[in-house]
Amino acid sequence: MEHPLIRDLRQAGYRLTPQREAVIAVLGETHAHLTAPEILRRAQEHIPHLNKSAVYRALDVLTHLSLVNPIDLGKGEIQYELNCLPHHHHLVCQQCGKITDVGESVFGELEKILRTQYGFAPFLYHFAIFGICRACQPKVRRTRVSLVLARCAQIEQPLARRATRKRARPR
Amino acid sequence: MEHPLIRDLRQAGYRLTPQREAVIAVLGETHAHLTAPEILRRAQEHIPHLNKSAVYRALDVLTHLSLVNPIDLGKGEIQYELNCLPHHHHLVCQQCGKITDVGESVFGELEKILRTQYGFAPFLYHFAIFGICRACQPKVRRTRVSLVLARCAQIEQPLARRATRKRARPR
DNA sequence: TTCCTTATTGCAACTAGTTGCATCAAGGAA
DNA sequence: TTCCTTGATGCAACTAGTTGCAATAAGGAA
Repeated sequence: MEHPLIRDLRQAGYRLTPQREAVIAVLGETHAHLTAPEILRRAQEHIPHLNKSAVYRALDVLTHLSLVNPIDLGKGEIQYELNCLPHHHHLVCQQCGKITDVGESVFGELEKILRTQYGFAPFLYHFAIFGICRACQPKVRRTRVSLVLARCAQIEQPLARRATRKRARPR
Repeated sequence: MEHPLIRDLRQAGYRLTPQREAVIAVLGETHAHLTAPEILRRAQEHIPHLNKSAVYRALDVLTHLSLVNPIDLGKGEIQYELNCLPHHHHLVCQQCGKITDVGESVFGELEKILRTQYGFAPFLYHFAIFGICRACQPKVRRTRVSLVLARCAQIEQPLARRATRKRARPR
């Protein structure tokens, strides 16, 4: 009996290559989220001269088929995992970096609104929400968050002129 | 009177340099979302030999101060904009690429849950949600979305073994 | 099993983004 | 105004990710 993930790949008209199998195997061997370079490194233990293009292209295909989830935790890198239940989400504190896992229920209302008002079927498998955690809120409140809303109304016009003046200065 | 955005920069202990002003000016001159290379290109019209490191570092600082929003629309690139009201969000169809703007109200319930249950203050300024739009749902339903949930329970163990067998094959 | 079509790979050359370090200059103090 | 501290820049070398193209091989047909 063929593995369902590979069956889906074929059903969608893609070929099963050793390179793709290696990528799937690496993701299937762990519960961790792996970056593309890490997947490449591990897959090269299976296929020593595996090229990075093949890995990136395999991840593209698998992501498009929703067989793999790309996860962006705001560290400037994408992590990948097999698309398994139960889905969970991350609250990423931009002050201290702490990551809190939350279940999928928090998105219940949002999903309902998107489906009914916009006819949009969201993929809410694995989501990162950035913000400030409870512990950091006291420190942060004075320095920046409170300023954000107050600032917004005034931004655009005066700024370009200031910069123009400055850059004329000799260096 | 100093521009509020520059005042915030100084208040947070950062220096105002011509390079940072150029980045802010470029973002202030447009309502479009710009990528880092595009910001670099435009800022070089102000400061010809501006180095890309300075631009990336300026965007980092401004993002950390919540003066600038990084926006990831799933195209493999980050776009930047000044953090202005009104905030809006994007529904990105992973089938046809269509992007639909939605107001901030759709996040009302989510924000309430995160604040009350987790004490987490989310930055929901500019958010991309991936999924399938109304028009694409009929085509997609047969091929993949319906498979995802059914597949998840069965994934891990059998796969590594299959790949191991395959890779032993001579090339 | 062999052949054939064409999807996929490897490669090379590219763009995007990061980092350590020596040099420079912002801006506060005197 | 001049000096000084130290944060910011430029540079170079690096890692990450993309793309076009020729060569290869998956897998269906005969």
